[in-house]
Amino acid sequence: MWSNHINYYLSMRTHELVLSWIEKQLSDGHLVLGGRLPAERALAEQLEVSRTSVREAIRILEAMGVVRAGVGSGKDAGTVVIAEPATALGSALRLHVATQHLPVADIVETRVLLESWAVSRAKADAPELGEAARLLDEMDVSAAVDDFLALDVAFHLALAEAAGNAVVSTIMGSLREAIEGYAAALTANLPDWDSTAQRLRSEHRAILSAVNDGAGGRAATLVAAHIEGYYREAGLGQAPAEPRL
Amino acid sequence: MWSNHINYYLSMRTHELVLSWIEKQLSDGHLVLGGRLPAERALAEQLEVSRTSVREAIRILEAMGVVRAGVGSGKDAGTVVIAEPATALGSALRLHVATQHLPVADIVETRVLLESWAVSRAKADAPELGEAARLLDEMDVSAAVDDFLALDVAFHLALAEAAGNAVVSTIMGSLREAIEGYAAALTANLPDWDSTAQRLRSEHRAILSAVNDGAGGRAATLVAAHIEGYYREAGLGQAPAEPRL
DNA sequence: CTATGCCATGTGGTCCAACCACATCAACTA
DNA sequence: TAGTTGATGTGGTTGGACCACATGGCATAG
Repeated sequence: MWSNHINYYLSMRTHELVLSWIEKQLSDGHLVLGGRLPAERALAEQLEVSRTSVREAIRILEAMGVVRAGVGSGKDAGTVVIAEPATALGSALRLHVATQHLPVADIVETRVLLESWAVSRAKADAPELGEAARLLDEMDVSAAVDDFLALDVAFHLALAEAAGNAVVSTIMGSLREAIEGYAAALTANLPDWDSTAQRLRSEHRAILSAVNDGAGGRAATLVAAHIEGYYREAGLGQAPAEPRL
Repeated sequence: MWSNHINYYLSMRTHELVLSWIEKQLSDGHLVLGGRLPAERALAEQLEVSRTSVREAIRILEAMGVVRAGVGSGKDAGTVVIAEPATALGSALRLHVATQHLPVADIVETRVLLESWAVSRAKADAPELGEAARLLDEMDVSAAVDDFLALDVAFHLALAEAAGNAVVSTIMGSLREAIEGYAAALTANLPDWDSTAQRLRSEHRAILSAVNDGAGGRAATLVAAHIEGYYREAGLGQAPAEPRL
């Protein structure tokens, strides 16, 4: 087994070997979005490693949001290539928040920074803005807190995507995911949800109007106040975390 | 074996169970930075799962920069808790760059955004600025390109850390890591490295001076021009990727 | 001929029992 | 005392076995 040979001299573990093979297939275009990896057993035989090592590599790729594993036969079966960087970044951030090495306040501050930039950069004719408007209409008639918050997430994400920077919107999504547990808990601290929701609705409208008017600076100011105001009202930093990967 | 029971009804795989257990230990403070996880065999027995599942969970945590696995006995042995979120984010970003779903231009743009904000926020009395100045002195006498670039990375990171936002500096570091391969290749495109290096040195001095003077706005402008100018001069987007996880 | 049910097949998910390489430390020996 | 050697405990790797699941084709009943 020459893999031991390699491991010894290059200090590369077997699953890392598999990992680099797959990454090469990806960057060479032999594996594309929606494509399927060889079956675990086949891949193990092809690379002359154990199925265990193949599986460890796949676990990592799965955690990175690069593949999705599905059992059974047919369409959804096998390990297929996806592209969900936000889940990976979100999990990583949440884990490090759990270890107390990434303060929640810093995450919120970063979110304000990115989102302000995004709305100031958003083009008034971006198609995402139409979607954002539709989401606001839905929020007007949504009574349940959970529904409202879900729509709120989608709205802010659509706003961010209107700036046309995939990295910024991805990071924003993951920041949000990392503090999702906090956000939900924070809501319980609000003295009067109905009035808060009403205020959020009008703030959303004002932000979207500013973007549609091409008033990037005003939109950025409004968005910063919107986010900071919410967390301040809810009492940032008091709530417990809800651990989940 | 009740784990199968859980898996069936909650569609939670065994390694995810291990993962959530460990994450709970982290957020509850039972596992701290530098602490050691139970041995794989012991953890498997304790959680009533197989060692395989424990290992898959550990692989993920390792990829996330939360733990480090070391063989042997004594100090460096066992699986110990670390805090290296930048490596996780960097790997994830690089993987998705490899799949062509995160444009390099967007990464550079994001870096400009974060770094501009960081220097505009940096406090003039931050201890990191002294380190930054020391790095600049070293760069003055560094001839080799590789040494220069390594110092450059450290300088920009020190600058970012002076803003006091762990999330921003972490993301900045990972953005840099994700395009490290590009940056190295880009350097080869430069028409005259020596003159470029000289220009970079003076730009660095100007940036640091602005920060020390408390002129955040000027520092931000300088930093944006500094970064954008470098990538423009080197011809951003032409270089091939260097795939590695 | 049609429709229903069943099972062969292929996928990932899980577990087990070994063995290896490595690093430390204690006991033993020269 | 100094050096060697073996016991111990750690992660790393392997092969084989079995399970749950989803599909698709075949056999059979109608």
